[in-house]
Amino acid sequence: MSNEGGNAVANDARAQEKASIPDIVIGRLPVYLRTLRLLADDGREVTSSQELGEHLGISSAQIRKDLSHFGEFGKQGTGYNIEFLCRQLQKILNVDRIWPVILVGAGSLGTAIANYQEFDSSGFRIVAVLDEDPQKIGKPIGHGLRIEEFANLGKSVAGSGAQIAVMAVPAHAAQRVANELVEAGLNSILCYAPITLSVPSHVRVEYIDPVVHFQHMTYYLN
Amino acid sequence: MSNEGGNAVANDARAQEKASIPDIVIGRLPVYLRTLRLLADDGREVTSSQELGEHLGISSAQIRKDLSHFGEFGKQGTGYNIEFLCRQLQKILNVDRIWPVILVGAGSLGTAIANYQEFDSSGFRIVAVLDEDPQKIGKPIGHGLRIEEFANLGKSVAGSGAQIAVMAVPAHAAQRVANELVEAGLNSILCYAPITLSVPSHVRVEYIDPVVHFQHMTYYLN
DNA sequence: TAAGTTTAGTGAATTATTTCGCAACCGGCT
DNA sequence: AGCCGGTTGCGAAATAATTCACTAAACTTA
Ligand SMILES: NC(=O)c1ccc[n+]([C@@H]2O[C@H](COP(=O)([O-])OP(=O)(O)OC[C@H]3O[C@@H](n4cnc5c(N)ncnc54)[C@H](O)[C@@H]3O)[C@@H](O)[C@H]2O)c1
Ligand SMILES: NC(=O)c1ccc[n+]([C@@H]2O[C@H](COP(=O)([O-])OP(=O)(O)OC[C@H]3O[C@@H](n4cnc5c(N)ncnc54)[C@H](O)[C@@H]3O)[C@@H](O)[C@H]2O)c1
Repeated sequence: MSNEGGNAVANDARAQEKASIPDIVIGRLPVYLRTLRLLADDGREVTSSQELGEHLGISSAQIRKDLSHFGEFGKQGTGYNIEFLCRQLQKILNVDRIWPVILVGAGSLGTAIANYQEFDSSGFRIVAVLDEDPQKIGKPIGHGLRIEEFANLGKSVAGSGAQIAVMAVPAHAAQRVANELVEAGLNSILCYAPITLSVPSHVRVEYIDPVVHFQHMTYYLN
Repeated sequence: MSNEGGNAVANDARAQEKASIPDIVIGRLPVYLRTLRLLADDGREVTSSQELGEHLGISSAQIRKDLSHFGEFGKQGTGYNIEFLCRQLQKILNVDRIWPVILVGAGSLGTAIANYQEFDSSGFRIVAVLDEDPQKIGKPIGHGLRIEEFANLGKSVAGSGAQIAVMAVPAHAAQRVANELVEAGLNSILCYAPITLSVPSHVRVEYIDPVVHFQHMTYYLN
């Protein structure tokens, strides 16, 4: 159908299907969004499922099918308006707002994360950096933050309304820290420690472990 | 699916089916391995698909089915010998050896990566850290390394036999760097830049982008 | 205007992945 | 030895995900 007008009803209806949209589809949307942003930065105004697919190494049909879960965002014969599709994806992913994030662990990796510009420009604002090392408490980190003691967790969560935490603590401390994060009311954890966490089912955990990627790669090598 | 033919000639026959084992299965093996290692560190000697599955939040059937692609590693009524299964998985994943790795980008993240102990203890040895910033060349980084100029890439690859690179460079430089890595003969790239790279089909790229994870999470939040 | 080209959206077909269910087996116990 | 609880490996069934293939629409060109 059309772009800017006329699909509000379709969207609402589809929004209710939220629970039934495959998680694997959701997982691709951020990648689409990232790619669209790059195209927009390049000054491009429209793109097609085919062009996107070539960029990403996936089929155009998959992109169209994925998007079709949420509404009709393109125009036959033309493709997708990039700005419009970005906005729609942001709305779908709930990234049309600022999300406060708590960072735990101010070591080597934690410092890199705290400095990482891209979080802020994607709407993820690190509002507190917590560590348990007394030597580090009070030291400045990131952009205008200071390392706080981990015991401040409750106050930081309450004060910011954060639901999301990033864990950059050693593996041996990770489960304990996760327990406290859950206790403090957080429901989404991005874990850099090479360990699988045990959390209640209302808490979502995602993992980043470069060794897993390496080992996946070496399977195909000799 | 994968198992054509009978299963009489177990291991050798299965090894040849390598190309046909689903990539998604391969992707889980490192996680199994990581978990088994933790159990081993705990002093445990045997485990079962059920226990592993509970740890990882997946079904025991999936674990058994995944492993069955490669051979028979367990014992009915008992389960799996942890040390034995670790060794088998290491062999399958080709991590029963040392893999030299080239790191490109000695910024905030690159420094954290260079310091990261886990790589070495998993058999991934960073043999060179390259950067293009003249100010950084020659500075020590990681354990006994010095930052080298990016132009040294060819020499580093040749000297180490590295096939794997980690990219921790800004997004705007990433495609250019990737081209050079491919040119230099590398065939596996772990990319931290938030961008999808275009590479020849013989090169495997995996991506780590925390923003993608955050955005995946926020879909489920309000 | 009309013909030709491009592309979205989508039901149907295909392919991939996960789960089920059970025979075979192991080890311990009586 | 024979039984029993526990567990694997795996074919078959059930689900899930992707791709195909086609219709309708929108633009382009003459
Ligand atoms: N450095 C990397 O490149 C890298 C890459 C991937 C994953 N990781 C993982 O990320 C985690 C952090 O790595 P790192 O290199 O920054 O380690 P690090 O030792 O430099 O930093 C860990 C920090 O966590 C703090 N900490 C420890 N226990 C804590 C607790 N209970 N509560 C709060 N803070 C606590 C320590 O004081 C320290 O500041 C590790 O699990 C590591 O495996 C690191
Ligand atoms: N810091 C983080 O936590 C984090 C997390 C995830 C992803 N990333 C991504 O990782 C990358 C690096 O992040 P960072 O925070 O370390 O940035 P940074 O700016 O601190 O470091 C980038 C380094 O790359 C070097 N570089 C630039 N162009 C180069 C080239 N052509 N060849 C060789 N070296 C070159 C720079 O000199 C610099 O040392 C970025 O793409 C970033 O988006 C960072």
